[in-house]
Amino acid sequence: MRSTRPGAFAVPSGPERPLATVDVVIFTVMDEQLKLLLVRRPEGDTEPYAGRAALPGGFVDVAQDASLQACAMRKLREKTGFDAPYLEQLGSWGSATRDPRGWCATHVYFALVPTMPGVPLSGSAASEWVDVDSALRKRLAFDHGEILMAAVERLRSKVEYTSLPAFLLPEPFTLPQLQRSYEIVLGRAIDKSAFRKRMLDAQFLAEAGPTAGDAGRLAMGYRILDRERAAVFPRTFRAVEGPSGRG
Amino acid sequence: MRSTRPGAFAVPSGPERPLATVDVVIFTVMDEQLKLLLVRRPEGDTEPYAGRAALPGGFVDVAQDASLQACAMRKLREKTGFDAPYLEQLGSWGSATRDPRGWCATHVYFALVPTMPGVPLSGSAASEWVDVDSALRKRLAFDHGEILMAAVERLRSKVEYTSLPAFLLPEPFTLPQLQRSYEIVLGRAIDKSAFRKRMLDAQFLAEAGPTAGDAGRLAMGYRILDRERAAVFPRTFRAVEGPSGRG
DNA sequence: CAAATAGTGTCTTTAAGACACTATGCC
DNA sequence: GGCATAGTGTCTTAAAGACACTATTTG
Repeated sequence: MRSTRPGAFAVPSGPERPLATVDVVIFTVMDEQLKLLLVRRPEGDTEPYAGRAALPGGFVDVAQDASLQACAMRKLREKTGFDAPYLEQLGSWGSATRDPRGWCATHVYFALVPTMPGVPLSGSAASEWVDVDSALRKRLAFDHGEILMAAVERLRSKVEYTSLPAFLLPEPFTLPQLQRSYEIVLGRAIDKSAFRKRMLDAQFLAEAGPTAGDAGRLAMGYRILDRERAAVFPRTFRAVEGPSGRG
Repeated sequence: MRSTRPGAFAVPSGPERPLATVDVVIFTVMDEQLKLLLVRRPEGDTEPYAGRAALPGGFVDVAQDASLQACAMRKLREKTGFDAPYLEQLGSWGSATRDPRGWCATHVYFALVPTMPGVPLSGSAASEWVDVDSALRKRLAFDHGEILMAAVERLRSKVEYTSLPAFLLPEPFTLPQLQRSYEIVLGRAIDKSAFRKRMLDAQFLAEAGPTAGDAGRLAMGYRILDRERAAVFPRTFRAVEGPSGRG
């Protein structure tokens, strides 16, 4: 399995190395919906899944990328122009069959970015925001459907006990806006009183002066104290009866 | 960055591909301590970190391993002889500098296995069970120290709200033994009454008849209902005052 | 029967859910 | 002022913590 060059460490020779890619699942909240970024695979005979919708990503470039995280950041910047997202690793998927180009392992990250209304994507026209439910119904390239399911599951489950939805909003945001962000991701309504107690008790927000909401009374604006990590709550939310927050 | 052979997909040529490895953090409870398996790096001029302690692992073998998970299973079987562990992916670490052999990405899994008293390791003599705290103090090969920290952190944090410690015990086990397993991993005592309520309410155990504990009254034995996934509890444990469960 | 451990019951505490109430800004 | 939304207060509920109590096995 290994070929040794004189004076070097023993390593697998070129063709015995799996291909390595990085894919990024980029979530945002837009038009009262949880959305994610999909790209179109390039056309051409030398491209697998040509023209199919896929997660943004590509080969690790050993000359350009210092690390997997740096590679994910590069792809995020290329697609969205964003430079300070919440970024965490989701996991890796690798097998002999998931890519027709050969044994391939992909390192998947998931990112949460705010979107200002009216600010378009900076990257190519081949990428677009798609709401999560229709993305899940699409036939995506490679095993990106399976990866997307895992990403959505991870997001929804972490939202139950962390401050992740705050990273989907432009700052400063109000508590009602933050609650709406939770409800959009979870697809259900949350009690206002319990929600506010929990957010304020968790000490992860800094006041940023009165801010206009969508209508009615002014609300206190907030910023995230530590953008590097999400706050973790001591207990999960539970479903409430009543009107659904989905849609 | 890509080289095209006639009639094939465009892929990075051999030397431009990062190396791919899989490492496994294998935990067990033994002698009232949380332990993990460490191996010694082979000796020789062509081996990086020769003779240093490291996590068990190695290169993905594209001819032999159908997937990353299969590769992790193979390494686990080679080292411990175990074939039905709890196995989950921890994440991947990849950069230009973490391996002197070149740009390298490792896919890390963590496994929980029971150990019967007196049953030795099936693999090479170069592997041994080391208690977690001394392993964390060792200077390990590559970035395995950092990876180990992440694994221990993940284990301790998931133990707060899942049934993971059950996978560290040989079946059938009693509730007092299970509680001890929790206390060993967490390093603190848990109230017996609350513990029993929580375990029994979670519906992940099947009764398996009276079983002898270490002394005193017989206790009910239990088996894990679903060995594929851990149960998730609705709330985390909190520290109790009193004697520490560590050591 | 004593020692040791298994298992139960009861009261308290914590944080969330339900829901009604007050407060403030814009038209 | 009226409407819409922001924010608060109070009572209830779920699940865990404290801790004392009973039960069953072995020596």
